[in-house]
Amino acid sequence: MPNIEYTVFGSSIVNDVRVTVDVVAFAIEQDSLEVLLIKRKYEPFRNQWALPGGFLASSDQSLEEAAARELSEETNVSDIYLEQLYSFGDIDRDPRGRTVTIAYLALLRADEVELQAATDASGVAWFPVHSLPDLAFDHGRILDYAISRLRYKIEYSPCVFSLLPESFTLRSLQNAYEIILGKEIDNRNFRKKFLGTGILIDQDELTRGGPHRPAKLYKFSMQEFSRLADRPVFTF
Amino acid sequence: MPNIEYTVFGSSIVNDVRVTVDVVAFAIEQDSLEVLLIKRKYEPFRNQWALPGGFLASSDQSLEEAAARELSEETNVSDIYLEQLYSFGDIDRDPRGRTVTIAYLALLRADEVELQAATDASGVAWFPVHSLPDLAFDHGRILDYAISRLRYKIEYSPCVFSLLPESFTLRSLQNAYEIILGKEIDNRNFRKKFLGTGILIDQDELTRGGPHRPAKLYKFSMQEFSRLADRPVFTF
DNA sequence: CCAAAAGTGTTCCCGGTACACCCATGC
DNA sequence: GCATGGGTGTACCGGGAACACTTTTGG
Repeated sequence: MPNIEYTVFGSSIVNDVRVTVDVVAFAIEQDSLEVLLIKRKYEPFRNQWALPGGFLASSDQSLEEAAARELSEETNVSDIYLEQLYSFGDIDRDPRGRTVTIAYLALLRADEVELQAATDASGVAWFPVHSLPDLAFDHGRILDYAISRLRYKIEYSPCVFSLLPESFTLRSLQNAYEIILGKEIDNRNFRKKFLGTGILIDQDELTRGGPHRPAKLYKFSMQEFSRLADRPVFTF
Repeated sequence: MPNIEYTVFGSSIVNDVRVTVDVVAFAIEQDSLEVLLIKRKYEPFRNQWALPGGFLASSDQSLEEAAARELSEETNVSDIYLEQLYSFGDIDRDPRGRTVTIAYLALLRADEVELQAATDASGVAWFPVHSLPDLAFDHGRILDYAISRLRYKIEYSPCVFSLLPESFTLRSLQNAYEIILGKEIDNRNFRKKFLGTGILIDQDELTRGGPHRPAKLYKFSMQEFSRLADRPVFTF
């Protein structure tokens, strides 16, 4: 691998680092948490599944904009929940040479997404996080990190609502928690707690057409949420 | 600013991105939280204060190793608390050209640190976070981010103990919390809570030489801490 | 009328918070 | 003996956790 010398930065500096942005995009489909993967069209890891991502472009005003761009190359969505996760830069994570990637977490509403493979991918698909193919690069590790972050955030931030449609039932909200946390939740306490916070607004509307008793629809109120305080372990 | 074409990465890619690592190193000195700054020897921002940092080197096995290296160029410390904070990559954050920096948080024990300016710095010093000079680049923003992260972490992780000497009094522990959180804490509740966790081990030893009643010395037990559970807002 | 999911209340317990006084030492 | 910081206990309150039955609809 060649080292390239130049003097842009005042003194002569050896540059052999690339910067990429990768996106871990989650959605909830039926009864599982799914992640968006693309099938690589080019080497390395040709024909393997990987996280959507790519090189930081000079047209990107910010890292977040780059992540949004990468995501919109594979889907029709824009204006979604996007949060920087972590940067990975171990020396051997890309066989082509030193590459630092900034990983982003994206939360999508399954019903609003249409997939479309970008030019550097031969396929795009959702995979349930519990039955995944082998991923390219260190993307398996990045995905694990994203899952633990999501589990963590769902307990103190209102990020679940980015995974649900605008209007949702308490049951579908509880499902989201159960799927992500991987455990059952007492539904009486769950309802009491959420309704008690005041962050759910009753839409005075019921689900229709189901085989059973219709459920009330709610909407999330960011305004009400921002009134709440969080309470960590060592609070004084 | 030139674009440099090369073919290391299979297809021809335009590369004009640099990667740096910056370190926000905190220590507690007397009654304030202090941050380590260096005085820049070269342009841009020559003679301005900045966070210690520099380009990712090809000898760095990982980003964390790079951060540790940058820090050890200014101090005699190694083997310290180091945690990746966030990556900053806005297009205009460095006047020389596109630069992505991965910021790290370091927590040091004031009594173990000796300062020594690195070759790219004409000075190195501790500054209280509440009376700072103007910082180079977007380092002011990075520092703000680090402070909010520290405030946050101190409430649910045992990171304070990285700022204190091995043996410390309950008062000095409480001081650390009060300095970082910027508020007074009821000392009865503080002691009850910390002693109740079982993570503090009584050293059967007292401070000596002070003008007043001697205080017990304690040590932090990581083992005991790992038994505890955290309790976020939306816990079920 | 049956199956399936929606919806609801009470009790117990623990941890958080507020609050005031005695103790040990150096000078 | 006094000034200064070290050290302790109690009562109240609110939120979390456990727990079982009724209601509404479609078929």
